[in-house]
Amino acid sequence: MSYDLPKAYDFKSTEQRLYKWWEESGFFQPSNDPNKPGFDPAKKPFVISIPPANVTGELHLGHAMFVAMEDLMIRYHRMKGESTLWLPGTDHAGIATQLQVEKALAKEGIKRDQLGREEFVRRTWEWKEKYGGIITGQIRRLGASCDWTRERFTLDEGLSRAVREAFVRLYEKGLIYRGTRLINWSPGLRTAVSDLEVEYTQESGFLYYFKYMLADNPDEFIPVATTRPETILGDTAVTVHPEDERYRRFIGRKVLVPMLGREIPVIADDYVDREFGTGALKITPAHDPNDYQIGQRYGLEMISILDKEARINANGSSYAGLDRFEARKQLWADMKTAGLVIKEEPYLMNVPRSQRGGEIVEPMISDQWFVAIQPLADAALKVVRDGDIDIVPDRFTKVYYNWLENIQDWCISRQLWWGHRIPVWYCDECGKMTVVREDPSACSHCGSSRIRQDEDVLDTWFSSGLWPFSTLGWPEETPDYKYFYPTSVLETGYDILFFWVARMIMDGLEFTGQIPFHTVYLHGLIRDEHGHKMSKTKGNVIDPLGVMDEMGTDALRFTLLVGSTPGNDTNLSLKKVEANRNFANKIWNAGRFIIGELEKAPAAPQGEPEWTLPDSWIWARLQTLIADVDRLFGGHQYGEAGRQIYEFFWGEFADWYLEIAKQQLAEGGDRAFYTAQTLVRVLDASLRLLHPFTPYVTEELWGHLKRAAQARSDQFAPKGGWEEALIIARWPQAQAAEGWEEDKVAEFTLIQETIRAIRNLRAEKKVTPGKRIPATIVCGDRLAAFQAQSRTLASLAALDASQLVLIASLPEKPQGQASLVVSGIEIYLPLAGLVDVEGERARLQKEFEETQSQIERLETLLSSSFGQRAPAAVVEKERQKLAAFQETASKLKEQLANL
RNA sequence: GGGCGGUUAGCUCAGUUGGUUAGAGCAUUGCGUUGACAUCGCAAAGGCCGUAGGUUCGAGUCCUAUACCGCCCACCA
Repeated sequence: MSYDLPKAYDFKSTEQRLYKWWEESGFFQPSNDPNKPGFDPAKKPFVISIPPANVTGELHLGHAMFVAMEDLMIRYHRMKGESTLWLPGTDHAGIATQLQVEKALAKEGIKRDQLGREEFVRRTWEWKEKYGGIITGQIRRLGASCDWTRERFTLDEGLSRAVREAFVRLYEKGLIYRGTRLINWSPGLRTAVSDLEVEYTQESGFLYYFKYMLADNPDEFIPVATTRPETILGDTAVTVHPEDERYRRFIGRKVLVPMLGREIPVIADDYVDREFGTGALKITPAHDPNDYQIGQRYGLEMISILDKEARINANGSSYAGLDRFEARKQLWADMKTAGLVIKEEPYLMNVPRSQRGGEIVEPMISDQWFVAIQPLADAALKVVRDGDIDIVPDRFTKVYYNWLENIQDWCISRQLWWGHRIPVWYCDECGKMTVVREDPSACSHCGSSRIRQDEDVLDTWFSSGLWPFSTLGWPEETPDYKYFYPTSVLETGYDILFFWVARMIMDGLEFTGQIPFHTVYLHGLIRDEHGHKMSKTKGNVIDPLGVMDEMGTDALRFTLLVGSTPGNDTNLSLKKVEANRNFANKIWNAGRFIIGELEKAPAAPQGEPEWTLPDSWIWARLQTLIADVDRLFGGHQYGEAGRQIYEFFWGEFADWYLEIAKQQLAEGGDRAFYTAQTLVRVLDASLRLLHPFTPYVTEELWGHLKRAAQARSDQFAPKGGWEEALIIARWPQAQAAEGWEEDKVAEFTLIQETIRAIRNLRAEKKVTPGKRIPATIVCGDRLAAFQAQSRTLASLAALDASQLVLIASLPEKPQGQASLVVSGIEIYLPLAGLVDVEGERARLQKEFEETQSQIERLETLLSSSFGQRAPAAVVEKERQKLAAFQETASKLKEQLANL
């Protein structure tokens, strides 16, 4: 059987086929499954819970990033032989999904209120069934080796039970309470949102100055400034600084609310900044967080002036019914007429906007459910402080502390329809609340059946916080929960450290008594190639699906993985993806060549193998690489590991060893066999190392390699034989050093330098490429190594092998030839037409001067205190360099004299 | 206001226990194609490692200050 592999790697015909095969073969499922016979509880598993994607979402680069990163970790641990579980799933994403469905309904001219709650929820489920599979299909395309048999959805029956359990437990502990508080209200969505869901944007507005007339004297007023004049309608005090001479006389008196004529007190508080505005502050406790605090302190009345859609309510008297911005205009105009306006000036202010809808959020007094977060936060702080959870990169630890140390109670109720309904029932009979795990039929206090459930649903993140254990069966002690929990690594973008990660840690500790994972790995955000945030309006969005269509999944994955460092944003450009598509193709073609040679290689010889210098070199380099990759993976430096593998594969294996192997194969016999064997072994190991980065091309090629090798003989099999698939193949292990490695690498490096120097000179002298030229190489005590490699030398430097002279010393230097010195090795090349003696002299002179300056630098260095103070080994290294430069310099001098 | 990150080749970025000639990809320049690969090869050019101090025998790497860019948290009406 002979392989006729296509000339270029064809990812289109590969990816889907391999994914299907992997999945159907059960490779994505843990090798040690607690639900299957032969389960060994002593084996430690490696587990990642996927960050659940929005069920109606579309794949973007953020998904591509976390899938690539997590799949890398999962595949690595799987290949290391660990029982590995990557649990996938989706999030119902309350607000986002409801918005999408409402938008779709709006196209049909339907409003959600017309449908009613039940029908709306039914339609949303329909929507979920229809579109919910899209995102998971797209995640599959990225090669995600998730165990789809364990896929979960946050509104699943099981997860809903976990949510109930969590809510009731917190309630019973007194950590969930219902309260009337100032919260952020999103008028368009008609729901409360948490502090985290509000974003502040700097926008230009006005600072409005006006008069607060004294109630007891129509000629006196306090000047006040505000950015939101409409809130005047809800003012219940004016505050001045107690030591402000300007306003001292007003303290304790009453002022009149403009247009409404309500009398409100003037109070003193040192919260007021005398420098800002007029130094007098109006207080609207019902519509401003700071005013709320002051209001609480002084027991001020709270007057809400807005309804749920941010229209002025009855408290706004004649302004009732007006939209908040309309009211602002109207009221200001009326105040102007009434002579209460002083001035308005342009002002740059921070406007709170809803993260989802983008509309301006209003602080409002409202009845909501809260989690008393302090006890949970304290526990979550402790585990990170104690080092039980490691945050990578480390600097986010501080961010995490800072947030938890200043955390406010979490508003968990949302006035939406799509989500987990709050498990609280109110009794119309006795007025008490029933909070239970199972839907009750009667009030738990008076037994009345006249009960109704709370209308609100829970914040989406309430269920997300339970994700690492709710997905494993909690609150049941299922086999999965017992074996896979706590999970290992939580990998996600740093932008949801607070939203999600912190809450999982709090919830994990609270509900399971354990940390939910021991490591948090945070990746950065993906930006465009100039570091700008991708957005539809800017038109700089890169669609990962398009990129995969064009260049293949491996290219995209490798780019994301290698182009990033933990916690830092990554600028992605298609140029980079293209370069990595080329890399995939490079892998393919190197493999294609090796497979072809493997088929032609002679039979395995008897006796001890004989390795050439290049064989030894590439093998030693491979061992170093394997050790380095393991070290880097251990330190979560996946990008650097990928770069090193890339560099090894392309820069050393393909560029050098493969070229040399062609020579060695041409020699035939044992040499050809051992060369083929080396090629196969290094390729096999490289494919294993690369597999977590570029799973498709490596699996495909490895399959071909395996079949071709099996068709030949077992001599080409890796130690331990060929596994069923690369995805479950053993991770390479570095061989212990045997002592020869350093010398062989140094020897080979010298040959490489010699070849480069000759190539360089040829290019400079414009020798016809490929034209064989004679050469004399004087290599002194290193003669043996050069003799052994003469064919390699001749071939790679395009020398005429029959006229190549290798000699330990030369009594008389050749005349009129181009000459080189490399680490003390002299090279003479009788280049035809080399008449330009002056040019040659100039070149050698320049070379000599450069060498001389290196000598001077090193001499100065060694005679400085470096010579005495630096470690002996470091000094010795520099001494050797100096000796080499001196040798080179003296030989260059001879050559100059010879010209 | 508090905190964090970045500043290295024309562009985009690596460079993790400080070791003395700073790397890659892309772009540029020159040469090259019947035999793994033009999604390629060979070579060239390109860098006071933001600035100023300090520690050290030695600093892109550690410390301090500073400038510019970006981000997060807080949210002075």
